[in-house]
Amino acid sequence: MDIQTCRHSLSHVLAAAVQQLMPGAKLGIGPATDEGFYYDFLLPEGCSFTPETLKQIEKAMRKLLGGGAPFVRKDLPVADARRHFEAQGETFKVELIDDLEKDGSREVGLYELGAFADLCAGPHVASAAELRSVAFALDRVAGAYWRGSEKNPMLQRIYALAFATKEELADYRRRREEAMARDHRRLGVEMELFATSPLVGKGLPLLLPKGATLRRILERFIVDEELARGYQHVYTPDLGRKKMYEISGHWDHYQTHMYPAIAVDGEDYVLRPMTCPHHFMIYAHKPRSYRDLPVRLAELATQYRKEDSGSLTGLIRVMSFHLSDSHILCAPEQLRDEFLAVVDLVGHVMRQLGVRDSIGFRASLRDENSEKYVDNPELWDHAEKTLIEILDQLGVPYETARGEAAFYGPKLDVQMRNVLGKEDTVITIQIDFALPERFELTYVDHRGAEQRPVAIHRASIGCIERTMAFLIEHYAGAFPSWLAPVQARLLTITDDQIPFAREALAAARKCGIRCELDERNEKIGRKMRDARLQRIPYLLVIGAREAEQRCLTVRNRDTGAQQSLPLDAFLSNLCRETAERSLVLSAEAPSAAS
RNA sequence: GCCAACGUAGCUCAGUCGGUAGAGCAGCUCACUCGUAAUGAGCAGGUCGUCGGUUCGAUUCCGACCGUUGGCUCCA
Repeated sequence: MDIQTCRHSLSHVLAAAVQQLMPGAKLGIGPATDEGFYYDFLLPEGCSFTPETLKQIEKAMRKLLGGGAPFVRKDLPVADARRHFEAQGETFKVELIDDLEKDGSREVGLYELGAFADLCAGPHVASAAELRSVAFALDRVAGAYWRGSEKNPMLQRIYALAFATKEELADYRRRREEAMARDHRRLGVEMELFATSPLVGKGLPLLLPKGATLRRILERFIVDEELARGYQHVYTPDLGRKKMYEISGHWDHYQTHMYPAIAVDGEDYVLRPMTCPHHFMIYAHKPRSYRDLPVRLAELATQYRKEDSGSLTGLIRVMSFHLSDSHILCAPEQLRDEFLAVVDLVGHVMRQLGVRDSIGFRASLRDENSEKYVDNPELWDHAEKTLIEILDQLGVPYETARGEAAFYGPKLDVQMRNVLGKEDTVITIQIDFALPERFELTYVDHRGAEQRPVAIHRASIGCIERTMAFLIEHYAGAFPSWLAPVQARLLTITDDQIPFAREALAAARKCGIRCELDERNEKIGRKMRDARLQRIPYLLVIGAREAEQRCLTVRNRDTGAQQSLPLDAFLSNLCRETAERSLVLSAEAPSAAS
């Protein structure tokens, strides 16, 4: 039997069991998911699902399966079905029936399982007996708004896992365990990359020296890359007058993500949620000629966005972050080439980081029925049409998402999945005809006439914090050497080697290698273990022989290969590997030296 | 923000059906000077997240708050 059908049928069994144990629990909906199923309930006052009740519910479910009652389909006229569910007090089901009727249904499907009946289109297995072989387990409880809207009551959702075989279930659980082991929050603590403090506040992570190193590597990389591509880097303040954000439209359309205004000498200032107005003011500080365009202003900008506290997670969702931001102001006829150049930059960055194959594209358009967007339908149509044309020209596969646009324009989002399968945007490229108009930005064309530039808002390496989180998870902490906060660690066998080891450390640091020395009075096995837990790319063992010959025994983290190399040879190998941003470790190989 | 669970030493966790707590690792000291995933011994470390309430007595029960986690909503 098809596993999705089994999962869905099991959700009915779950609902039946819950109503047995908790009379008065109202039913929401209970679909199958990719790894099992869930069912939503509104519990009677004072009731909640605890680990113990989940156990009882699971037991009751197995009993129902043992009973082997058939799933019986009945098609009822809408009025009869409504009467049935009204009598049961199932107000959510009544609401669903009302909607079905509105959509033109005259009859609705009902599935009975013993005394339990649920509104359902089906299909289902023939009887509960068929589900006995399915490996399932109630997994966790979660809150979920009825029909996904925060205006509706919050229901209790039980998520369950269900697979055709025990082996598949065990395999899924094992994979989830492994995923949790590479969760950036866990590795962030183990590898001393970042920390949080309740006193500093939630969503405000502290980058420890090693996390700061990773951030500095990414920042230096991206700034150099952008400068090479014709960007001009600027610095602008984190604060700006509220009035500026009223003109931009942020105050009207984005205020839920902005912190309250700060009154200073009778003037309101806000912490910026975005950098665009500041950059536009740089553009506007002098008259611009068509000869100046495109103007590509870039900044590693600190931004502040107020978030629902429940959504803050590690480095992925924070309250203050640093975006590799840029605003490109160009003539309309330059838009396509500029956009393509940004996509090229993003592709380059993703390849250099080694994550090109882990990303997906999403065209985020406006939702015409929503009021969160600036009101100018012609501009929107033009901008969205342009975006789609460019994407089709690019020939990359992409999804389309309505209602995901920025308030001022459509965007191309680069999506990345985190280790637990959750998708987030790492990079976004947006087309904006609206804000240049609001700020009355102009340039003079070759005939001397004033024209309106178009803006591209874009990130290149994304928000540094979030990108770091994805990199940590992608590599499970085992970074390529150019990204590793610590590239090599010297390990001495006995105290006798400390002088040479210190010399080697100084030499490594002098040529820019991020190197540490473990000169503790510990056995080499212990030093190895500690270094490997830190996922350091190269372990450099120095014993009596090495000190004597001024060489290192180099161990490659990824291959386990071991080589004795003269100190200078290894340092130059690693310097070159770093400069090349190699994704493969090979600095221990003598052939690499030339 | 909403729903739920959780919060005991730096970390991972045990424990107290109400009489103020223990282990491993990490840290410090000493010994060992050792060749590829944990050397041994000793010492120190906690107003049991915070603040209130109930109680003769609260880490334990209740409430509020803070924080963490999983969802929902929202988003870089």
